[in-house]
Amino acid sequence: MVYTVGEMAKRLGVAPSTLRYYDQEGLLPFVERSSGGVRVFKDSDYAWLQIIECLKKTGMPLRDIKIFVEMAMQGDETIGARLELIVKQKETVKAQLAEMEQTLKMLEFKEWYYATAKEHGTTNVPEGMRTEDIPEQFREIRERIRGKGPWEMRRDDP
Amino acid sequence: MVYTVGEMAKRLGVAPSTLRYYDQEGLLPFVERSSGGVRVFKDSDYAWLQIIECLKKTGMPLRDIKIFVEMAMQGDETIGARLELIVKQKETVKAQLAEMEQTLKMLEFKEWYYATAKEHGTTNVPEGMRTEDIPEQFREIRERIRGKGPWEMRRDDP
DNA sequence: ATACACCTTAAAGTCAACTTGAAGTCAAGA
DNA sequence: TCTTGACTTCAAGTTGACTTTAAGGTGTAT
Repeated sequence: MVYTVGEMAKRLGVAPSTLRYYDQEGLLPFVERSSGGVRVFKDSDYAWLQIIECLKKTGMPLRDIKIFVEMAMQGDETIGARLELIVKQKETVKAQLAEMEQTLKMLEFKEWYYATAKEHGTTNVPEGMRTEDIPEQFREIRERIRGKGPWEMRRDDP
Repeated sequence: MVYTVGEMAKRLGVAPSTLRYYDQEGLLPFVERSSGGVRVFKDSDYAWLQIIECLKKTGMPLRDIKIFVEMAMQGDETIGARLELIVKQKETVKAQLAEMEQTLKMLEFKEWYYATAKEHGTTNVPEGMRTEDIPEQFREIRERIRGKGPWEMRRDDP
Protein backbone atom coordinates (compact mmCIF):
# COMPACT_ATOMS: atom_id res chain seq x y z
CA MET A 1 0.00 0.00 0.00
CA VAL A 2 1.18 3.53 -0.78
CA TYR A 3 0.16 6.90 0.60
CA THR A 4 0.38 10.57 -0.26
CA VAL A 5 1.89 13.00 2.19
CA GLY A 6 -1.57 13.93 3.44
CA GLU A 7 -2.58 10.33 4.04
CA MET A 8 0.60 9.48 5.86
CA ALA A 9 0.36 12.64 7.93
CA LYS A 10 -3.15 11.65 8.98
CA ARG A 11 -1.96 8.17 9.88
CA LEU A 12 0.75 9.69 12.07
CA GLY A 13 -1.39 12.45 13.50
CA VAL A 14 0.79 15.29 12.23
CA ALA A 15 0.34 18.07 9.67
CA PRO A 16 1.36 17.39 6.07
CA SER A 17 3.58 20.46 6.27
CA THR A 18 5.51 18.76 9.05
CA LEU A 19 6.40 15.81 6.83
CA ARG A 20 7.38 18.16 4.00
CA TYR A 21 9.55 20.06 6.44
CA TYR A 22 11.23 16.86 7.62
CA ASP A 23 11.85 15.89 4.03
CA GLN A 24 13.34 19.30 3.31
CA GLU A 25 15.62 18.91 6.34
CA GLY A 26 16.87 15.61 4.98
CA LEU A 27 15.16 13.35 7.47
CA LEU A 28 13.26 11.38 4.85
CA PRO A 29 15.77 10.38 2.14
CA PHE A 30 13.97 7.04 1.83
CA VAL A 31 10.72 8.56 0.53
CA GLU A 32 10.36 8.11 -3.20
CA ARG A 33 8.54 10.20 -5.80
CA SER A 34 6.12 9.48 -8.57
CA SER A 35 7.06 10.39 -12.16
CA GLY A 36 5.18 13.65 -11.63
CA GLY A 37 7.21 14.53 -8.54
CA VAL A 38 4.62 13.59 -5.91
CA ARG A 39 5.92 11.94 -2.72
CA VAL A 40 5.00 8.27 -2.42
CA PHE A 41 5.08 6.86 1.11
CA LYS A 42 5.27 3.09 1.47
CA ASP A 43 4.36 0.98 4.48
CA SER A 44 8.04 0.51 5.19
CA ASP A 45 8.36 4.30 5.44
CA TYR A 46 5.87 4.16 8.27
CA ALA A 47 8.41 2.19 10.33
CA TRP A 48 10.96 4.92 9.61
CA LEU A 49 8.60 7.62 10.73
CA GLN A 50 7.81 5.69 13.90
CA ILE A 51 11.46 5.55 14.91
CA ILE A 52 11.89 9.23 14.02
CA GLU A 53 8.90 10.04 16.21
CA CYS A 54 10.34 7.92 19.00
CA LEU A 55 13.68 9.73 18.90
CA LYS A 56 11.91 13.06 18.75
CA LYS A 57 9.99 12.19 21.89
CA THR A 58 13.27 11.65 23.71
CA GLY A 59 14.05 15.29 22.98
CA MET A 60 16.64 14.56 20.30
CA PRO A 61 16.99 17.52 17.93
CA LEU A 62 16.14 16.96 14.27
CA ARG A 63 19.74 17.45 13.21
CA ASP A 64 20.78 14.47 15.34
CA ILE A 65 17.91 12.36 14.08
CA LYS A 66 19.12 13.21 10.59
CA ILE A 67 22.53 11.80 11.45
CA PHE A 68 20.89 8.57 12.58
CA VAL A 69 18.85 8.35 9.38
CA GLU A 70 21.93 9.00 7.28
CA MET A 71 23.79 6.25 9.08
CA ALA A 72 20.94 3.84 8.49
CA MET A 73 21.02 4.71 4.78
CA GLN A 74 24.73 3.83 4.67
CA GLY A 75 23.91 0.21 5.41
CA ASP A 76 25.44 -2.40 7.64
CA GLU A 77 28.78 -0.67 8.17
CA THR A 78 27.10 1.70 10.62
CA ILE A 79 25.34 -0.87 12.79
CA GLY A 80 27.79 -0.35 15.65
CA ALA A 81 27.37 3.41 15.61
CA ARG A 82 23.60 3.10 15.49
CA LEU A 83 23.63 0.70 18.43
CA GLU A 84 25.76 3.15 20.37
CA LEU A 85 23.41 6.02 19.59
CA ILE A 86 20.36 4.02 20.67
CA VAL A 87 22.00 2.92 23.92
CA LYS A 88 23.00 6.47 24.73
CA GLN A 89 19.49 7.69 24.03
CA LYS A 90 18.08 4.93 26.19
CA GLU A 91 20.20 6.19 29.07
CA THR A 92 18.98 9.75 28.63
CA VAL A 93 15.38 8.55 28.65
CA LYS A 94 16.03 6.67 31.88
CA ALA A 95 17.42 9.87 33.37
CA GLN A 96 14.39 11.79 32.15
CA LEU A 97 12.11 9.23 33.75
CA ALA A 98 13.89 9.58 37.07
CA GLU A 99 13.65 13.36 36.90
CA MET A 100 9.98 13.18 36.04
CA GLU A 101 9.33 10.94 39.04
CA GLN A 102 10.84 13.68 41.17
CA THR A 103 8.62 16.25 39.51
CA LEU A 104 5.62 14.05 40.22
CA LYS A 105 6.58 13.81 43.89
CA MET A 106 6.85 17.57 44.03
CA LEU A 107 3.37 17.96 42.55
CA GLU A 108 1.97 15.39 44.97
CA PHE A 109 3.46 17.36 47.82
CA LYS A 110 1.92 20.56 46.46
CA GLU A 111 -1.41 18.81 46.11
CA TRP A 112 -1.30 17.83 49.77
CA TYR A 113 -0.17 21.35 50.62
CA TYR A 114 -3.09 23.04 48.87
CA ALA A 115 -5.62 20.42 49.95
CA THR A 116 -4.58 21.11 53.56
CA ALA A 117 -4.62 24.84 52.96
CA LYS A 118 -8.10 24.60 51.46
CA GLU A 119 -9.35 22.62 54.45
CA HIS A 120 -8.24 25.35 56.82
CA GLY A 121 -8.77 28.34 54.60
CA THR A 122 -5.18 29.47 54.64
CA THR A 123 -1.74 28.39 53.41
CA ASN A 124 -0.43 29.28 56.85
CA VAL A 125 -1.56 25.89 58.11
CA PRO A 126 0.49 23.61 55.80
CA GLU A 127 3.24 26.20 55.75
CA GLY A 128 3.62 26.43 59.52
CA MET A 129 3.04 22.76 60.26
CA ARG A 130 5.79 21.00 62.17
CA THR A 131 7.74 18.38 60.24
CA GLU A 132 6.50 15.55 62.43
CA ASP A 133 2.89 16.48 61.71
CA ILE A 134 3.08 16.24 57.92
CA PRO A 135 2.81 12.92 56.06
CA GLU A 136 6.10 11.10 56.10
CA GLN A 137 6.39 10.94 52.31
CA PHE A 138 6.47 14.73 52.00
CA ARG A 139 9.04 15.55 54.68
CA GLU A 140 12.13 15.22 52.55
CA ILE A 141 10.78 17.22 49.64
CA ARG A 142 9.57 20.01 51.88
CA GLU A 143 13.01 20.39 53.41
CA ARG A 144 14.51 20.45 49.94
CA ILE A 145 12.22 23.23 48.77
CA ARG A 146 12.46 25.46 51.79
CA GLY A 147 15.38 27.83 51.87
CA LYS A 148 17.67 27.35 54.83
CA GLY A 149 16.44 30.63 56.30
CA PRO A 150 14.10 30.55 59.29
CA TRP A 151 10.44 30.18 58.55
CA GLU A 152 8.51 33.38 58.49
CA MET A 153 4.86 34.21 57.92
CA ARG A 154 4.21 35.44 54.40
CA ARG A 155 0.88 35.83 52.69
CA ASP A 156 2.47 35.16 49.30
CA ASP A 157 3.94 31.70 49.64
CA PRO A 158 3.63 29.58 46.47
CA MET B 1 20.70 35.29 53.55
CA VAL B 2 20.27 37.34 50.37
CA TYR B 3 21.64 36.88 46.86
CA THR B 4 22.18 38.87 43.70
CA VAL B 5 20.76 37.63 40.43
CA GLY B 6 24.11 36.08 39.54
CA GLU B 7 24.39 34.21 42.83
CA MET B 8 20.84 32.89 42.65
CA ALA B 9 21.32 31.90 39.03
CA LYS B 10 24.40 29.90 40.01
CA ARG B 11 22.50 28.24 42.84
CA LEU B 12 19.79 27.21 40.38
CA GLY B 13 22.13 26.31 37.56
CA VAL B 14 20.70 28.80 35.07
CA ALA B 15 22.02 31.93 33.35
CA PRO B 16 21.44 35.28 35.08
CA SER B 17 19.79 36.49 31.88
CA THR B 18 17.19 33.77 32.34
CA LEU B 19 16.15 35.10 35.74
CA ARG B 20 16.04 38.65 34.36
CA TYR B 21 13.88 37.39 31.52
CA TYR B 22 11.53 35.65 33.94
CA ASP B 23 11.31 38.83 35.99
CA GLN B 24 10.56 40.83 32.87
CA GLU B 25 7.82 38.36 31.95
CA GLY B 26 6.21 38.86 35.35
CA LEU B 27 7.13 35.50 36.84
CA LEU B 28 9.02 36.96 39.78
CA PRO B 29 6.81 39.69 41.31
CA PHE B 30 8.03 38.58 44.75
CA VAL B 31 11.65 39.58 44.15
CA GLU B 32 12.50 42.86 45.87
CA ARG B 33 15.04 45.54 44.96
CA SER B 34 17.70 47.40 46.86
CA SER B 35 17.52 51.19 47.09
CA GLY B 36 19.84 51.29 44.09
CA GLY B 37 17.51 49.13 41.97
CA VAL B 38 19.45 45.88 42.28
CA ARG B 39 17.42 42.67 42.61
CA VAL B 40 17.63 41.10 46.06
CA PHE B 41 16.76 37.39 46.19
CA LYS B 42 15.86 35.95 49.58
CA ASP B 43 15.91 32.31 50.66
CA SER B 44 12.14 32.26 50.43
CA ASP B 45 12.46 33.26 46.78
CA TYR B 46 14.42 30.07 46.25
CA ALA B 47 11.28 28.08 47.13
CA TRP B 48 9.39 30.08 44.51
CA LEU B 49 12.00 29.38 41.89
CA GLN B 50 11.91 25.69 42.75
CA ILE B 51 8.20 25.45 42.10
CA ILE B 52 8.57 27.49 38.91
CA GLU B 53 11.29 25.09 37.78
CA CYS B 54 9.07 22.14 38.67
CA LEU B 55 6.18 23.47 36.61
CA LYS B 56 8.51 24.27 33.76
CA LYS B 57 9.75 20.68 33.75
CA THR B 58 6.19 19.48 33.27
CA GLY B 59 6.22 21.45 30.01
CA MET B 60 3.96 24.22 31.28
CA PRO B 61 4.50 27.42 29.25
CA LEU B 62 5.80 30.47 31.09
CA ARG B 63 2.55 32.34 30.54
CA ASP B 64 0.66 29.65 32.50
CA ILE B 65 3.28 29.60 35.24
CA LYS B 66 2.78 33.35 35.46
CA ILE B 67 -0.93 32.81 36.09
CA PHE B 68 -0.07 30.44 38.92
CA VAL B 69 2.35 32.94 40.45
CA GLU B 70 -0.20 35.72 40.16
CA MET B 71 -2.79 33.56 41.90
CA ALA B 72 -0.36 32.80 44.70
CA MET B 73 0.29 36.52 45.12
CA GLN B 74 -3.46 37.11 45.50
CA GLY B 75 -3.44 35.14 48.73
CA ASP B 76 -5.78 32.59 50.25
CA GLU B 77 -8.78 33.30 48.02
CA THR B 78 -7.08 31.42 45.20
CA ILE B 79 -6.18 28.24 47.10
CA GLY B 80 -8.89 26.25 45.34
CA ALA B 81 -7.79 27.36 41.88
CA ARG B 82 -4.17 26.60 42.69
CA LEU B 83 -5.10 23.15 43.94
CA GLU B 84 -6.99 22.52 40.74
CA LEU B 85 -4.07 23.64 38.61
CA ILE B 86 -1.64 21.41 40.51
CA VAL B 87 -3.92 18.38 40.23
CA LYS B 88 -4.35 18.93 36.51
CA GLN B 89 -0.61 19.24 36.04
CA LYS B 90 -0.08 16.08 38.08
CA GLU B 91 -2.31 14.22 35.65
CA THR B 92 -0.38 15.48 32.64
CA VAL B 93 2.88 14.36 34.23
CA LYS B 94 1.43 10.91 34.80
CA ALA B 95 0.49 10.77 31.13
CA GLN B 96 3.96 11.92 30.14
CA LEU B 97 5.47 9.19 32.31
CA ALA B 98 3.34 6.55 30.60
CA GLU B 99 4.35 7.83 27.18
CA MET B 100 8.00 7.87 28.14
CA GLU B 101 7.79 4.25 29.31
CA GLN B 102 6.58 3.39 25.82
CA THR B 103 9.47 5.31 24.30
CA LEU B 104 11.86 3.40 26.54
CA LYS B 105 10.39 0.09 25.40
CA MET B 106 10.88 1.15 21.80
CA LEU B 107 14.53 2.00 22.47
CA GLU B 108 15.05 -1.31 24.25
CA PHE B 109 13.65 -3.09 21.22
CA LYS B 110 15.97 -1.12 18.94
CA GLU B 111 18.90 -1.96 21.19
CA TRP B 112 18.11 -5.66 20.86
CA TYR B 113 17.64 -5.15 17.11
CA TYR B 114 21.04 -3.56 16.58
CA ALA B 115 22.82 -5.84 19.03
CA THR B 116 21.49 -8.79 17.04
CA ALA B 117 22.37 -7.09 13.77
CA LYS B 118 25.89 -6.42 15.02
CA GLU B 119 26.31 -10.05 16.05
CA HIS B 120 25.49 -11.23 12.54
CA GLY B 121 26.91 -8.32 10.59
CA THR B 122 23.63 -7.35 8.98
CA THR B 123 20.24 -5.92 9.88
CA ASN B 124 18.72 -8.60 7.68
CA VAL B 125 18.94 -11.01 10.59
CA PRO B 126 16.79 -9.19 13.18
CA GLU B 127 14.68 -7.83 10.36
CA GLY B 128 13.89 -11.19 8.84
CA MET B 129 13.58 -13.12 12.11
CA ARG B 130 10.31 -14.94 12.67
CA THR B 131 8.14 -13.57 15.47
CA GLU B 132 8.47 -16.73 17.56
CA ASP B 133 12.28 -16.43 17.48
CA ILE B 134 12.51 -12.95 18.95
CA PRO B 135 12.34 -12.27 22.70
CA GLU B 136 8.74 -12.23 23.89
CA GLN B 137 8.90 -8.68 25.26
CA PHE B 138 9.66 -7.24 21.82
CA ARG B 139 7.01 -9.01 19.78
CA GLU B 140 4.20 -6.57 20.33
CA ILE B 141 6.27 -3.48 19.64
CA ARG B 142 7.74 -4.97 16.48
CA GLU B 143 4.30 -5.64 15.10
CA ARG B 144 3.28 -2.09 15.98
CA ILE B 145 6.23 -0.60 14.13
CA ARG B 146 6.07 -2.71 10.99
CA GLY B 147 3.76 -1.57 8.30
CA LYS B 148 1.15 -4.11 7.36
CA GLY B 149 2.86 -4.70 4.02
CA PRO B 150 4.76 -7.96 3.41
CA TRP B 151 8.34 -8.04 4.56
CA GLU B 152 10.87 -7.29 1.91
CA MET B 153 14.65 -7.16 1.89
CA ARG B 154 15.96 -3.62 2.09
CA ARG B 155 19.49 -2.53 2.82
CA ASP B 156 18.23 0.72 4.33
CA ASP B 157 16.03 -0.37 7.20
CA PRO B 158 16.26 1.87 10.25
C1' DA C 1 -11.67 17.65 -21.41
C1' DT C 2 -12.68 19.75 -17.49
C1' DA C 3 -13.20 20.15 -12.67
C1' DC C 4 -11.56 19.41 -8.29
C1' DA C 5 -8.95 18.02 -4.39
C1' DC C 6 -4.57 17.46 -3.28
C1' DC C 7 0.09 17.80 -4.53
C1' DT C 8 4.67 20.74 -5.51
C1' DT C 9 8.44 24.43 -4.14
C1' DA C 10 10.36 28.64 -2.24
C1' DA C 11 10.16 32.10 0.76
C1' DA C 12 8.42 34.33 4.51
C1' DG C 13 6.11 34.29 9.00
C1' DT C 14 5.38 32.61 13.81
C1' DC C 15 6.29 31.22 18.44
C1' DA C 16 8.56 30.34 22.86
C1' DA C 17 12.33 30.88 25.39
C1' DC C 18 16.14 32.65 25.75
C1' DT C 19 20.73 35.29 24.66
C1' DT C 20 23.46 39.15 23.35
C1' DG C 21 24.91 43.90 22.95
C1' DA C 22 25.06 48.66 24.13
C1' DA C 23 25.08 52.12 27.31
C1' DG C 24 24.95 53.16 31.71
C1' DT C 25 24.73 52.40 37.27
C1' DC C 26 25.98 50.26 41.76
C1' DA C 27 28.95 48.49 45.44
C1' DA C 28 33.10 46.71 47.54
C1' DG C 29 38.15 46.77 47.92
C1' DA C 30 42.92 49.27 47.39
C1' DT D 1 38.52 58.40 45.24
C1' DC D 2 39.08 55.32 41.88
C1' DT D 3 38.88 50.92 39.76
C1' DT D 4 36.61 46.76 38.82
C1' DG D 5 33.20 43.53 38.30
C1' DA D 6 28.58 42.69 38.55
C1' DC D 7 24.51 44.87 38.28
C1' DT D 8 20.62 47.71 35.44
C1' DT D 9 17.33 48.44 31.14
C1' DC D 10 16.01 48.20 26.46
C1' DA D 11 16.29 46.50 22.00
C1' DA D 12 17.63 43.37 18.86
C1' DG D 13 19.27 38.74 17.60
C1' DT D 14 19.10 33.55 17.84
C1' DT D 15 17.33 28.83 17.75
C1' DG D 16 14.35 25.05 16.66
C1' DA D 17 10.45 23.46 14.83
C1' DC D 18 7.22 24.24 12.47
C1' DT D 19 3.19 26.92 9.59
C1' DT D 20 1.54 29.85 6.09
C1' DT D 21 1.25 31.89 1.63
C1' DA D 22 1.61 32.20 -3.28
C1' DA D 23 1.95 30.44 -7.61
C1' DG D 24 1.64 26.60 -10.03
C1' DG D 25 1.49 21.16 -11.20
C1' DT D 26 -0.79 16.24 -10.58
C1' DG D 27 -4.13 12.79 -10.85
C1' DT D 28 -8.66 10.89 -10.76
C1' DA D 29 -13.72 11.04 -11.59
C1' DT D 30 -17.20 12.33 -14.49
